[in-house]
Amino acid sequence: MSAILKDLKREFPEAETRLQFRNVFELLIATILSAQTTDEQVNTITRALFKQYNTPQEFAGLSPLELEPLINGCGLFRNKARSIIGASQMILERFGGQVPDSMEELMELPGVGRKTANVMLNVGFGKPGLAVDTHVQRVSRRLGFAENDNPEHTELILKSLIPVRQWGRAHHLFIWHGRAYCQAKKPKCHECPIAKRCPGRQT
DNA sequence: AACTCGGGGCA
DNA sequence: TGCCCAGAGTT
Repeated sequence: MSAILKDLKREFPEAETRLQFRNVFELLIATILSAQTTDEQVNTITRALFKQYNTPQEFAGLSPLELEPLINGCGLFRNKARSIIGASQMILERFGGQVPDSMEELMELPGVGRKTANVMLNVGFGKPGLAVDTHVQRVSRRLGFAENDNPEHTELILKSLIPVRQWGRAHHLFIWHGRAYCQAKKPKCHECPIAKRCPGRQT
């Protein structure tokens, strides 16, 4: 694993989140919006959205019919609108207006599962967190680190193989690698910088 | 474990 | 036209 991370660091020296945000609440909204879509669409929508609303108080007071058109364009807009409003209300009424910074509390927020909670811990609060999304899951599977498609199990395996200080970096390296080379459909194994270390490579 | 939500992008 | 995309909740 350490050799793989070293090679990926050389390939992607600037690997980090592509989501644009100015505070943890904006990161939370952007991360909820990011489900099953691309980061570029999320950035466009988030930028426009936060020109109108900025605080949990403002989002908590919206109705779904008000918010849905504003986030249309990145899919799943009804679910995401309900999640954003519900999470804002819970942040306001239960967590004193502050986004919580523990796994347990984050996962109580509507629309926030284990992946989003880990992103908030790691990217938002600089705490230990390793988010397993579809990229991380697929890359881990092909590299032989994950033997099934249970993201929570993959998270535990990766955490056991990677020093805690590098969890965030490893998460982004796997994502960038998954986008650039290790795509789901037609992976570019012939150009892949770590193909020689990959038992799942295709010839 | 399977199903549903969903518009945009791309082959 | 068909299939996938920085997932989560329900059945």
